[in-house]
Amino acid sequence: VDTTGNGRATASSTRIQLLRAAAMLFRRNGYEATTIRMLARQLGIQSASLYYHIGKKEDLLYELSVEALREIDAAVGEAVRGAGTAIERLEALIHAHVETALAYQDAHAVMLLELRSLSPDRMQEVIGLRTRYERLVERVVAEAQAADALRGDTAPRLLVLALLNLLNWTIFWYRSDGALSRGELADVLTTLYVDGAGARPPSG
Amino acid sequence: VDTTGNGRATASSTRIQLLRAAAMLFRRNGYEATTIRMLARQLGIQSASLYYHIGKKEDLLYELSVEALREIDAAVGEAVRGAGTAIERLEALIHAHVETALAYQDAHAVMLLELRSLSPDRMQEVIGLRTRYERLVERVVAEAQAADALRGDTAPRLLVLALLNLLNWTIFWYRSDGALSRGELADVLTTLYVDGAGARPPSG
DNA sequence: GTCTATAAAGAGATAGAC
DNA sequence: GTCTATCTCTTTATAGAC
Repeated sequence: VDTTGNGRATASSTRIQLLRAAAMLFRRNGYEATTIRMLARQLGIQSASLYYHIGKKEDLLYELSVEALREIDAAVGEAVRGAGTAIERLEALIHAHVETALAYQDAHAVMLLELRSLSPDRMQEVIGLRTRYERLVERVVAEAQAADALRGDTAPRLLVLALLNLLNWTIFWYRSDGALSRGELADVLTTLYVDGAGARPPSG
Repeated sequence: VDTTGNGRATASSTRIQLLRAAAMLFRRNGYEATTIRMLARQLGIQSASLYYHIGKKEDLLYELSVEALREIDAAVGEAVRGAGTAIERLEALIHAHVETALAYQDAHAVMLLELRSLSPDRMQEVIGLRTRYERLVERVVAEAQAADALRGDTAPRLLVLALLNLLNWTIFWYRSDGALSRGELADVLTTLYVDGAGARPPSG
């Protein structure tokens, strides 16, 4: 962050560019295979110039991951608070999760996949943020189960794991330039999670 | 492979050890962050000695990935051929997929996550094997849909993507020393995929 | 089949000028 | 805020002895 004339802390433009470039390159090549020189080239500057903006390469991975988790936690938390019944809260969660994770797909993919390249301290911190987010998911699932909106014959932990399976793997294949919008995908995943892929037996 | 006295090609013991160690280390640290020296240390030899067994580091990633895909394709193909109705074939697919992917979890995780570190030619070949496997999944899903066992209001492509989401993300969190056996997990995922997580409305 | 020794290249990061 | 120049370390891989 940078202090501007108005006294409020703001992220400098180069730093924002840098985080965006890092997200893209870390996702495309992996964190380890992305060099400082690639990052500099992406910004059109020399590699040494990067070190005016960051302390070390790992800082980018760390800040990226923290920001991605703060984003999804805030977006999903807000969506859930705004919804009425237990099942509506679950649907709001799925929508907000899909929308946020795919709107910032590079950062979310990197956060989920490159965590192991962080220093032990920072890794623990990021894991903590992830755990915090997963507890939010757990609460919504447990409440839906308590309200008889989700099946009672399956452990809540398993319902959560299956939901996160369904949501998280999407970052591997979703293309924002494809035919499916994020909202449409969220609809499909919601239906399949709640009602299943099986044909409904005729109710007559 | 190595030629023994009986004239048949067999994999040498060191090579098998090497592939196992590579799967574990590549999964734990990532391919790029795993050094030849770590691999050698794991086998109790010097790093230069590894080059008697392999041409280069990337060979290990390549062979690991091809073997993992051959395994799951064979196991799932056989399971599907042995099952009767369309829905039973789908259930057999899920079981065989979960059992195989988690029995050789390191190799499967590495194959799915470290693909980008392969040379372009080899990457294309591995992608080809993955596509081949996914087509098998697509056939089973499409047949179940045609037999009215899976819902007709959702594009088969989406039913496949959701199924692979549900199955593949499991490699991130499954622990073989945990309370849940592979078979039990497969049962849960089958039920949740077909019937959904929603509570069944009372049929009375 | 494994060793010691080392070549060759590339990595992250710093110093100091402008 | 960016540059040129460079240090230092680690990496993959090879050569040749045993």
